Parts: sequence; structure tokens; C-alpha cells
Amino acid sequence: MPGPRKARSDAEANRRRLLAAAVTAMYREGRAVPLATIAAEAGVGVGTLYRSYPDRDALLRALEHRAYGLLNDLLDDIEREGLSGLDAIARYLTGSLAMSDQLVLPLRGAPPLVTPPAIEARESINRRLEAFLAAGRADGGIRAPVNATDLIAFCSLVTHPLPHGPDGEHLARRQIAVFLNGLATGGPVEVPAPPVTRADVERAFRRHA
Amino acid sequence: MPGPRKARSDAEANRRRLLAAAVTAMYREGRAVPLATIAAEAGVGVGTLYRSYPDRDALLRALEHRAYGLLNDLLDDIEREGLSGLDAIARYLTGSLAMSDQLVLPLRGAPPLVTPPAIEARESINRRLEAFLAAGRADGGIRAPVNATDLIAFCSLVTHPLPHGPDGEHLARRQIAVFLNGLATGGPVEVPAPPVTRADVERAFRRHA
DNA sequence: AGAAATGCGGAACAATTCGTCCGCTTAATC
DNA sequence: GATTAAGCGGACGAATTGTTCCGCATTTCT
Repeated sequence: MPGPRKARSDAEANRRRLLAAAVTAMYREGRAVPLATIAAEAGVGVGTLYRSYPDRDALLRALEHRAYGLLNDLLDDIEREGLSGLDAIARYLTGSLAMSDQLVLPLRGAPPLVTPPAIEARESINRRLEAFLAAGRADGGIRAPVNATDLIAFCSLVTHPLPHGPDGEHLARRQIAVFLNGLATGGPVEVPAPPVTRADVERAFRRHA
Repeated sequence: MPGPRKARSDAEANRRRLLAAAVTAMYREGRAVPLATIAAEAGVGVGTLYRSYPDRDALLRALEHRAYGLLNDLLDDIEREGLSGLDAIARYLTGSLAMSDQLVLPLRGAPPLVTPPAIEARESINRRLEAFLAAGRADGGIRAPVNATDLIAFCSLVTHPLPHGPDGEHLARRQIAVFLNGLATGGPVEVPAPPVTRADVERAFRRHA
């Protein structure tokens, strides 16, 4: 019996190129970028794109999965360097920022993947960030009672494509710095519910054109 | 000579309905929502939409303009209440969050409007926030050397549509609280340039699928 | 090298979305 | 109420984007 032949090596290379092109094109033109553009920039035909990723969702899922891999790699590096507490978190945030063009789109928008590996990847990130927080609270570097979810939310915000100009990154670093300062203090982590009620908003809304 | 007749009153009402529908639909389905959907939800025909806003850009410009109006109204309220310093900023951020579904889309993406009224509106916001910051530094409530641009950037981030679920708003309030804590402290507002170099990113990127 | 199957490209077709145009409705005016 | 023109709706052709399909190139294996 002629067992199943090994997969062709060019297929995987193409998938890699497609993901890279997808992330770049989406970062540049938004999620709605035509799939044909992605294929062209990856240097492959549309057929190749559709074979690996039957629809846009499949592509986005693959990007999400890849983003988890990148973040876990970053955490590997941080742990390997022996960082913990606030330093580790600072490193995590700046590291995420540095590769924000690879992470941004996949991690916002559609509901998160519920496949076992994706769940495990998210839990890994969560677990490791919680460990940094616990260490920071132990050594006094972190006093605010935040949790890993808060960190991830902030990270997701600050790595978003920034308004305009190349000062975007500079601005993002300032945001990170203020956030880290906030973590270091013991102030409240909850702000009162919006003093502006829904009714107020609608009044203003009607007042205005 | 029969002078020019007064404009019909239904036209402006339709424009208002269109803007409201646009902001809602875009918040729900993203910027790329078909214009026909917006028209349908506003209860008007597409022709009416195109008459007032010849293309998508014109619509987005109108939304941006409206967003500036809403923010300046909010600042009016805050000043009328006699708030200043950190309190005023807290109010500004939570107030913006409360109407984030009205602000979000217009203020991100395309380059900002350069028409005189838009410029004046932005300068007004900037000026008033700088005044809050100055007051806060004077009364000691704010020690971080941030500027109005930093505030606006944070606001723009935190009012973005939140990942999922109705805890989104709760999460956003926690972000605001940490940010305010950060403002209150005198820590550095700059974090070192990313310790992860571009080369590192690309290595990780290649290592991963 | 030759055979077999895997994967590729991109033309062709289908589905959306855009934006225009024109006959009809309705508000403004007398 | 009659007149007038601004404004409305929505069908329709154009343009863009999504998806399939199949002949051909490439890789793997003998």
C-alpha cells in the first residue's frame, strides 16, 4: 500500500506568506481589505488563498492563533530573562507594542476562538501575567488590585493602530508609562459609574445637529 | 422678485436621522457597513443619503464634526459644574465613555478634518483640557507631566468598542481609574524604547507558523 | 528519469455594493 | 386650495469583491 505522500513543502510557505501579507494589508487598509489584495501581496493566486482559508473568517482565525503564539513567545523571552513584577509587565507591554502591527487586528472584533488550543493559549497568557502581578504585589512594586484581564484589555487598547503620524509609537509609550504609574500606586481601580446618564447624552445629541 | 424659498424642514430632520443611523450601524457592523443599510435604518431612501452626503467620506466628515460638538458640550457641562483638575478630567473620561458609541468611529481612521470649524473645535477641546491639567498641577492633584494630546489619545483608546459582553464598560472604567492614578503620581511619563527590536520580532515571527 | 498526485494560478461566474437618475410627493408660499 | 420647486424613494446599470473550477506546473516518490 502506497501510504499517503508527504505534503508539498511549498504549501506551508505560501500559508506563511499569506498570513504575513494579510496582517500587513489589514493594518494598512482595515479588516475589509479585499482578499485578492492579500493574495497579490503574498505573491500567490486567489485560489491558493481560498484553498488554505475558505473564507475571511478562517483567515482571521489563523491570524488570531498566530497572535497568541507571538505573545507566548514574548512571555518566554521575559521569563528567560528572569524578569518579574512591574518590570516584566513593562516589558510585556512595550514588547507587544513593538509587534503591534502583527497583533492588532486579529485580537479585536470577532468573538475569540473557542478551539482547545486557542483556549489553552489564552489561559497560558493569563496565567503568566497573573504570576507577574502576584510577584509585583509581593515585592511592593504593584499596589493596584488589577488582574490579568485588565492588563490584556489595556494591551489590546494601546497596541491599536494609532491615529496618525510616526509619533504614534511615542504617544503609545507615554500611555504605557502612565498606566504603569497607575499600577504602582494603591489608588482605587474603579471609577464611579458615568455621571452622564443616557438621558443627558440623548439631550446633547438632540441639541446638536 | 420671489426670493429664495425657505429650505424644507424635513430635509434637516432626515440628515439628523441619517447621522444617528450611521453611527449606530457603524458601531455595530464596522465602518464598512453598506450605505444602503444606513439609509434603510434611518427610514429614508438611498437617494436621500447621497443627496446630503455624496460619498462615504462626506458622511464620516459629518460624523466627525458632530463628535466634536458632543465633546464640547460635555466640556460645557463640566465647566458649568465648576469642576477642574483631576475631577474634571475624570468626568471628561467617564462622560466620553458614556457616549462612546457616538464618538468612536468618527474620530479614528481617516485623517482629521482640516476645515476651519473642525480645527477650531479641536483647539477648543485641547485648550480646555490643558486648563484642567494646569489647574490639577496647581492644586497638586496631578503630578504627571502629561499634556492634552495624551488625554485625547487615551480617551480615543478607551472609548473604542470593547471586545465583548456588557462587562466592556466595567473594564473601561477600570482602565480609566488606573490612568487617573497614573496622572496623580509624579512618576516618569516615558518608558524606554522597546527592548524588543524589529529583528527579534521577525525572528519570533519566522519561528512561528 | 518517469509516474502520480498535490498544489498552483487566474479566468470566469456570482453576489454585493456603489452611485445616478427621474417620476412622484410634499412642504412652502401666495 | 392652487402653484411651485425642493426633496424623496427606489429601480437600475456600473463597479467592486467574493468564490469556484480546472488545465498546468511542481514536488514527491519509485
